[in-house]
Amino acid sequence: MPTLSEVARHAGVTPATVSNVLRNRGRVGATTRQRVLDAVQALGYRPHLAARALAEGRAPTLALMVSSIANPFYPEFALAVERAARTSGHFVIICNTNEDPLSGRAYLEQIAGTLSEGVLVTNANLDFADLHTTEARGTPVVLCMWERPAEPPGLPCVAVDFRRAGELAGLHLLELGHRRIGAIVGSKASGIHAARYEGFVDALRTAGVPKARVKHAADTIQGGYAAARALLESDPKLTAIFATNNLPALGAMHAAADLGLNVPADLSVIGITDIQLARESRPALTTVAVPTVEVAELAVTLLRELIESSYGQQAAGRGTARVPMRTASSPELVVRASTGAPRSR
Amino acid sequence: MPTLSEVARHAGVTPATVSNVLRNRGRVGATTRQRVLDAVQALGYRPHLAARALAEGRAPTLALMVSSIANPFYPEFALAVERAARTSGHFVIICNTNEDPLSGRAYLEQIAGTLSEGVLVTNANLDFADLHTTEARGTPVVLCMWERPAEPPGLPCVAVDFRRAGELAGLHLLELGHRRIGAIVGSKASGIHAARYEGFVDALRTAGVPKARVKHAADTIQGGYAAARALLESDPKLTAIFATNNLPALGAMHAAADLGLNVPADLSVIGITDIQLARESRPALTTVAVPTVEVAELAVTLLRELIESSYGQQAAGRGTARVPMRTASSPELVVRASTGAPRSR
DNA sequence: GTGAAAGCGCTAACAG
DNA sequence: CTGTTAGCGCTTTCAC
Repeated sequence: MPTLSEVARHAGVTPATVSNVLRNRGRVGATTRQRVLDAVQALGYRPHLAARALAEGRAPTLALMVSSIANPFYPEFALAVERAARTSGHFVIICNTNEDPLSGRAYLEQIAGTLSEGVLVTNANLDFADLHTTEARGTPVVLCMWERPAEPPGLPCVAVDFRRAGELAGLHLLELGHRRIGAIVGSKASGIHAARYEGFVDALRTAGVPKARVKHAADTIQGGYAAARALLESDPKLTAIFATNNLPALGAMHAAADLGLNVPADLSVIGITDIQLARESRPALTTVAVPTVEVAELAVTLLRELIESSYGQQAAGRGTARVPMRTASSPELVVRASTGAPRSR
Repeated sequence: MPTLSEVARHAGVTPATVSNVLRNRGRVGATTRQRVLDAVQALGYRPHLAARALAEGRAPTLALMVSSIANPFYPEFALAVERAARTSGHFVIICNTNEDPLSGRAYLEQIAGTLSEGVLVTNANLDFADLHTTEARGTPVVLCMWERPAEPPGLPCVAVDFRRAGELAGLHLLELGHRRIGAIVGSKASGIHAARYEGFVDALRTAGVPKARVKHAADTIQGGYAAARALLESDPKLTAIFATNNLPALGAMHAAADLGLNVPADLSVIGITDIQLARESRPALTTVAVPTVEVAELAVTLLRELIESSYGQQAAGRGTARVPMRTASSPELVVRASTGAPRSR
């Protein structure tokens, strides 16, 4: 592979000049510039990104921490991030923590600041302390789906109003006339579904509808299946089920089918987030969509800004700076086929 | 961030020595080694990967080219690759071509050899010429799912016997007693489903069963849906449908449902590859699984070997070297609930 | 406008 | 065993 100096030699100039024309830095005469460009063409020169990274003190890559692939939401989000990163000139290294905080830490230890100049975090089951450490070391970190805009975390983030999402789901069910509703809430441990559930509960309370039965479940189809069965067995009169996520909602639909219940005639089902699967299930799942692509874009933009400013002011005024937060636009109800008016029974 | 020389100074040795203990290169006295290790600890030193990449002339990253996310198979495979790469000490940069060869080329232009020392290619709709170019430039390329072991492509690859997969699907249907079978074959353009279909046809022919009706379809649920409807309308007596991929198979199940057909009582459906979706559809899809994880591992291993040898023999004997190919173990039938004996009608 | 020179952080011979 | 000496390929002041 040809190097910068080879190009320089070929063009009869010095490496500095070549570098200048390539990056539109400094002033270069029109004819010299052309000569350099020709040489680049002739030799098929391509800048060595690792070398450039070293010289510039910054690598053109971002690390994206994801927890697993079991939930199709993450790959979908990952691709959205890749697109956003690409338009900002970054490459993305995909770091699968596989739900293991240690694995996540190992990734951060290795590449944060040494191979990637920023870190994006999806719900990756990471140790927050590790994230603070990498931030303290000078590598910006952005959380991608912070669930409660009202309570900023200690790290920069893109917030999504998941409380509102839960509320919208609740309102939809109420409007349809449901009064006896069950709820499937994602695993308590991660606490990530708390806001969604809160919003849902608020909607019911405001409407004066009795609180729903709740069942916690793993964020999987199976988890939702089991939870829905339990819910329906303990209260066969339920006319609707709200799930804080799509996979459990899908599981609930399966459970309904196995119990001989028709969705939505006998049982309405609604979820949150809008993955491809939701569009393609039978019946298609009604859900509250969160603006995934927008979140990815906001996150990448925010990360870039943090990166930029971290190069500017070397840890200046760190203590006083407020932790930045961007809020994505509001979730939106997507009505499909899994919800309808309750059949009187 | 502390540097190697800072560690060296702290430990009262030279950078070279630190480097040696860190990489277990050269001989270092036990006490010196300990002193260095202590300094590393004390300073919280972490090697700068970009700098190392430049010095070594090789980056610890692999590029994974994928075409899209519409088909959940790719993300699933991508994660398998990440796992395999990780155990071989590599990071993976995810390159989404988005079905656009130009986008793929841009990726290759930029990072092949300059930021990543190897390229893994899934069915990414790339221009083969671009791949050959990057290979000629000295960056090894490995194709991840070559479909016909009998006809090596011009590039190193991991082959999967998709012909056999099609055959297994056909045999399964035949064994169940089906004689009137429809086939949904993935888009002709990519030609990627040809082998699967061949195997299927061979199975029928060998059994003396009349050739099936064929319908081409996009590799999506919708595509399969439309194809299945067309198939069933043109021949309502079909008792089974074979699809060369999972998404169309799922679509066929939906079509059956809409036509009032019960799967598998009225219509059996079988697909190829085994994505998560297949396990969770209702009824669960019978399919022929290909060893995804194994393919990922073989691909990474092969790529590593190519990388290693490319550093050894600087383009030596390039012309004569045979293009290496690894073959993954045979596809296997996974019987689930979407296939059964044909109901006599 | 262009060149000279220093250096990013690390590795890799080769000396001692 | 450890230190010296060169770079890897590129960027970036700062002179000229």
